[in-house]
Amino acid sequence: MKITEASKACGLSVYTIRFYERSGMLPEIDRGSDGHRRFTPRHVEWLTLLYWLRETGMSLKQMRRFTTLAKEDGAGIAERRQILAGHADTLKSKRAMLEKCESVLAIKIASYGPAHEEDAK
Amino acid sequence: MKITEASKACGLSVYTIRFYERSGMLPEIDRGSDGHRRFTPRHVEWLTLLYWLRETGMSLKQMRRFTTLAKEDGAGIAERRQILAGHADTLKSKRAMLEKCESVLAIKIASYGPAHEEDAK
DNA sequence: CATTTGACCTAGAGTTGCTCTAACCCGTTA
DNA sequence: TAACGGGTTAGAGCAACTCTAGGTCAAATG
Repeated sequence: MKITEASKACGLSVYTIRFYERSGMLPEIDRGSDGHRRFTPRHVEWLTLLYWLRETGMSLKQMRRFTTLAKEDGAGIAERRQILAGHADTLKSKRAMLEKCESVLAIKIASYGPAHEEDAK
Repeated sequence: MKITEASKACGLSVYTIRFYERSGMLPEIDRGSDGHRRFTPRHVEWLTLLYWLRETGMSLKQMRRFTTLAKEDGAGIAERRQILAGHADTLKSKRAMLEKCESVLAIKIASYGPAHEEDAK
């Protein structure tokens, strides 16, 4: 699979995938005889996880650490679990933040007085 | 009130407050005879709203637009309401994203096998 | 009275995490 | 044959901070 297809499959832009590779956040990617990257389903699975992690605010630094552990394989499982569990915790507080903000917005919107039908058109 | 106090009250760093002022996202801020900014409770209220908007991912561009409308006052209410309502909508989908990611993480963590007591220490 | 401390000021450099451009290569297709 | 549609790299540009350097001033301290 080439980069465009991988991009569509994982949700990251081709720019971002190349950037992540340069930044050492991806496992080895083989090249075809044409010099183009060849992505396996395992790569796509990895990219998809990274997509979720970045989309929900994990830093590149942490993602790099996570990838490094995966490369070492075996020994790093405990720390990888810890990174993901820690991130899951931050997601909980992010969700609370969003809820809080939604209520702040609701109050603010209400403070503008009742909506006029005309405004919505 | 000076900048440090305002910063503590609204949640934005003093750097960010100054940056927001330079970027035209704040109403006029008066200066004391010492040249230092003087923040009123209204400023703090405004900064706090901006804090929530940025913390939940609104772009500076949109925040600038929002501030511009507030400066004009009166006529802009409809569009301001629309901006906030639109943002409230994006928060809903963000919240759905987080939930989705939380379940992705739970599956991934489970795939590492049962946690060892030793790992948690 | 002199100086040092601390809070503020500005301009501008540095950082993170992309995002895009320029210039190039290579295989197919008209 | 040349031009099109992918891919490649290096590096510039951008958003949104974040911090540093060098300065002012007011109050506290030696």
